[in-house]
Amino acid sequence: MAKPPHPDPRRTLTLRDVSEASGVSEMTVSRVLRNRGDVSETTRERVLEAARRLGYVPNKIAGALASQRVNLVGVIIPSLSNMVFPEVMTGISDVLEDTGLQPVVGVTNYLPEREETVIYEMLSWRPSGLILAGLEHSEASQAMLAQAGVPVVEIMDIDGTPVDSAVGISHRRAGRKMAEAIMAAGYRRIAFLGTQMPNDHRAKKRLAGFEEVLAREGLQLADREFYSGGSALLKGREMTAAVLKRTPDVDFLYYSNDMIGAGGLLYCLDQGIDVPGRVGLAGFNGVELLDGLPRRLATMDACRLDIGRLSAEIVSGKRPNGIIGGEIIELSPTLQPGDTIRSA
Amino acid sequence: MAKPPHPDPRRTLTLRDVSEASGVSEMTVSRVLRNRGDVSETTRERVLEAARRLGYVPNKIAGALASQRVNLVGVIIPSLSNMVFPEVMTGISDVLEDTGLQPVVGVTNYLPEREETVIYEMLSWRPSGLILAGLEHSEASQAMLAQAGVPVVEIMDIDGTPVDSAVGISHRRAGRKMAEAIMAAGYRRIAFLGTQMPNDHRAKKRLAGFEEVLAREGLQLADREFYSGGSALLKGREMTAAVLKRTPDVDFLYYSNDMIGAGGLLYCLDQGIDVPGRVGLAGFNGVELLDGLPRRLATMDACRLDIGRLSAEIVSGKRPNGIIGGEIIELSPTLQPGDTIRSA
DNA sequence: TTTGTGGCCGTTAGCGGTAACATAGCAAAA
DNA sequence: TTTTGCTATGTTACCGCTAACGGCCACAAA
Repeated sequence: MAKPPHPDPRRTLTLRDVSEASGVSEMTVSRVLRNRGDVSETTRERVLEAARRLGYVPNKIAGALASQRVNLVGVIIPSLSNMVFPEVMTGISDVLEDTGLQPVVGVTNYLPEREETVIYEMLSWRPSGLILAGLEHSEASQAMLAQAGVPVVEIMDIDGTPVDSAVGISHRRAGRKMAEAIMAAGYRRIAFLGTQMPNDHRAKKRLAGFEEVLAREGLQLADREFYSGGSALLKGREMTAAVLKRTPDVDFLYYSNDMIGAGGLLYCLDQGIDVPGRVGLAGFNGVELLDGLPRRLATMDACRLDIGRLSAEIVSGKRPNGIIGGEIIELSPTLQPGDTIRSA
Repeated sequence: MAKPPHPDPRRTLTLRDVSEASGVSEMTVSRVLRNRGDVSETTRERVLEAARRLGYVPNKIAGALASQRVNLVGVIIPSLSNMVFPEVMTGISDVLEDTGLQPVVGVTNYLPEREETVIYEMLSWRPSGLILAGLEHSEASQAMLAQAGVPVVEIMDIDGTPVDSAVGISHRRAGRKMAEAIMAAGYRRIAFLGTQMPNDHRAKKRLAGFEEVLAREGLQLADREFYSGGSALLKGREMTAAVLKRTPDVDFLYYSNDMIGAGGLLYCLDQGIDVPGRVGLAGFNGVELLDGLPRRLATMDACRLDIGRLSAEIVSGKRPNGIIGGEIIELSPTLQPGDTIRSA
């Protein structure tokens, strides 16, 4: 542990230190450091030099308190390991980059109580906006969001009533769309494989939409299988094996996400099962992982990048039209038929 | 947009509001809300009730400024989409959970300048600690870290000199270890496939260690191939195809990460290439994805969970021994031979 | 009665910045 | 010369909360 290379080892620096070192008032230093107000070129130089020399780092806590402005946007998502949220984050960061706003993420692990505390924590930092996944929140959460006094954007899903704004797709409709494609291709004995989903409302909605269409044709799911935890790819294999064993006459496997779908696909190929002849397969999400698989899994793109971008535009007040809040943007997921649905 | 369900729609609430609503001083409210100091049970109840009723959310900005304590830990990583950092984050969160500390992540995209500004931003919030990936930082970054006055833990890598503490593995040694296993299995015409790595120092170190061992045996890499961007799985396929075509006599493919390794594995299996007889394969990281592949790719676990945990223990002052700083913890990655290295 | 003693609660003085306003200095306009 | 109008800088009053300390009261011990 080398000792700090600068003078005054202990106490952390304040504006006053810079002000004394450069012979001007704290206010002038503040102005220089924020590029605000008029400062002569010579004093500006002098102040910057002093700040650099001392290694001064402004205290945003104090700044935020004084100015009543916090350049933070809270982003609350269920999980990071999901592969879906990193892309949303990318969209958000892209847009926020040149607004001076900074995303701060919180993770809920799909737990409503956890979400509640994360929202509380976030709001206690008085961010300039909040982006959070899903439309389903505890009553207390809803109340906090409504009170927040800043833009709140609920993302991913639009089947429901947002507190303020919403950007997403209709998962119900996505489920329907996929079912229609599958039916059109002539499959009839269809199984669903997905996560145990007490709190994955979006997966639930997709399944509901999916079953709706089946019902219209007088059909119902031939089988269903759920999992939780573990390697999704492996689970996909195992579940697929289980379903094919239990219900040998299924001719289609609809997965609630691409990862388990990919596992199922690998399993079928391993087993020499004719895909999409003997069984068809489809997933959901459009993860780029699929590009590397031996065959392209049918899937549906969830518009994650756009969702990120648009939500960031809303919280940062960048929406072209001057809408202030309460905007609801529905994106349309596109079906990517891949090679695992036979052409009708 | 429903109107807020609570009174006083505009102005955001302060301690004063709660204090007036409950007929005690702001200080007492503060004490109740923080569970600090003595307050009678009856006033405690009364205050809590008022706070709940009003929907009061404390202002941590003000609290932090007044108390000079910020319950935030900055975590600075190169990328989220990596599959490796989510697991580190999990380890960190696990430990921080019951310390009152909260992680705040910043992403650098492997750009040193970006890292510099992220560090600056982080420090301007005066966090109680900083965890950041890697030992290589710009000079300005190093200076800021040294000045920070809070615990700084550099993670993932220990081949170098940390500013303060470090937790990680020796990537150089990991590369050596893998090379030794490969040599021991009798492979001799070895190719390396990895990311273009101007700033991935760890991959670079692994490769250096790897080549060191080859050199000891009078060997050198038979071929090498680099990529950047795109679907790692797909790139793995493409690169593998390219290498096998260009250098048909290679008998081993060493990948810089598991994702491209998995792509390579899938490609070889597709092509009916005998693995591990004709060519052996190995990756790095131990991602759980591998569990679902048709064959288990040889890899080396990077101890990500432990790295996360230990770094969090250090910043939170939870290390069992009372070491204050400057601790360096080297973890030992374990080789997982899988099914893609023939047994010697 | 006096003197602790401890529980409960209020007062005061900041924390480190910034908004808003005041002011000094000086050149151009009257 | 005086007035006006800038520009560059300083002053003051907070922002919302908490540390530190002080006061008051009831009750026990001396």
